[in-house]
Amino acid sequence: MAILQEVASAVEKVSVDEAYMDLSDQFAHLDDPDAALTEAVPIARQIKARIASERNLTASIGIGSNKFLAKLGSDLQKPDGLTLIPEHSKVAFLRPLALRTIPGVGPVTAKTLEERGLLTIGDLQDSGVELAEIVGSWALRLKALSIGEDDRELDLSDERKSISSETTFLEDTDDRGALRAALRELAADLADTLHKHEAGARTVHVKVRYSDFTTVTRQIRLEEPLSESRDIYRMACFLLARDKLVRRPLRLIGVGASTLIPQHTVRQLRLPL
DNA sequence: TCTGGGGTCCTAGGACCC
DNA sequence: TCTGGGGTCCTAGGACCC
Repeated sequence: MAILQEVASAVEKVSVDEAYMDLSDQFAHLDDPDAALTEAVPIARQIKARIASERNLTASIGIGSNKFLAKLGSDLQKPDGLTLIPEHSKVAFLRPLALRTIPGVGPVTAKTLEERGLLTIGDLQDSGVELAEIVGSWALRLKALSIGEDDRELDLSDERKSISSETTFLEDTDDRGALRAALRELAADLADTLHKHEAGARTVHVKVRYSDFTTVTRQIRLEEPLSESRDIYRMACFLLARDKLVRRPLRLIGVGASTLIPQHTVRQLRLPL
């Protein structure tokens, strides 16, 4: 990420190992979009070389006129790839690709689309099918993606919306002592992250998973934000007890926090008693 | 393909308000 | 007291991503 920051001012960090860079202002003088994309190739090579020499890692880069095409390109030749998707031929380029290659189309959506006879991005381009019935509010955007259009801006904000911590047991358990101990640890972990982000949580949630993999969550919205480990632990216990979630052995237990409120207060210290 | 851990976004229903 | 229309907030679950 540090290397990327040196190359472009606009870097959107998507995850620990993925980011978007907007280089368009460096090529604003070119009126042919494909000329601009081509100019970006040496920069991409340079980034890959620096990551290789300074970090000893490979990286895959996609170059395109928008986030969707760039992401697609980066996925195409995975380890150590560099793929440019030309602007003038993007529609034809996309045609043969499977729908699953579109970020956001997962197993479920792919299956529903397949049942309507849609297998490739080309099928989507040609289709007159009422997409809204399948993908709801995403229909218009999906149709646009199929012809390589995507007007999303880079999201430069780095605000966390939720924080959570969970653990899977070696063996399913309903032992109250063991569960309490696990929960206390998770709550401490959560409080730690909360303090790092200087945030308090107005929503606390618990998550449990049973032997058959069914997963249940319960959450509660508070008037005042919480940030201390003990308070989070207590709320989690309350939720578990209120809805009697531990009547069967658990395979997983977790706690989480959302509706994060900035809190620049100093952590409350405990008196050594 | 299933499983782990950490996230985001969307949907749908219910409570509540004017 | 019941019914209309519009809106917000909260909750639970699901799809998806890395």
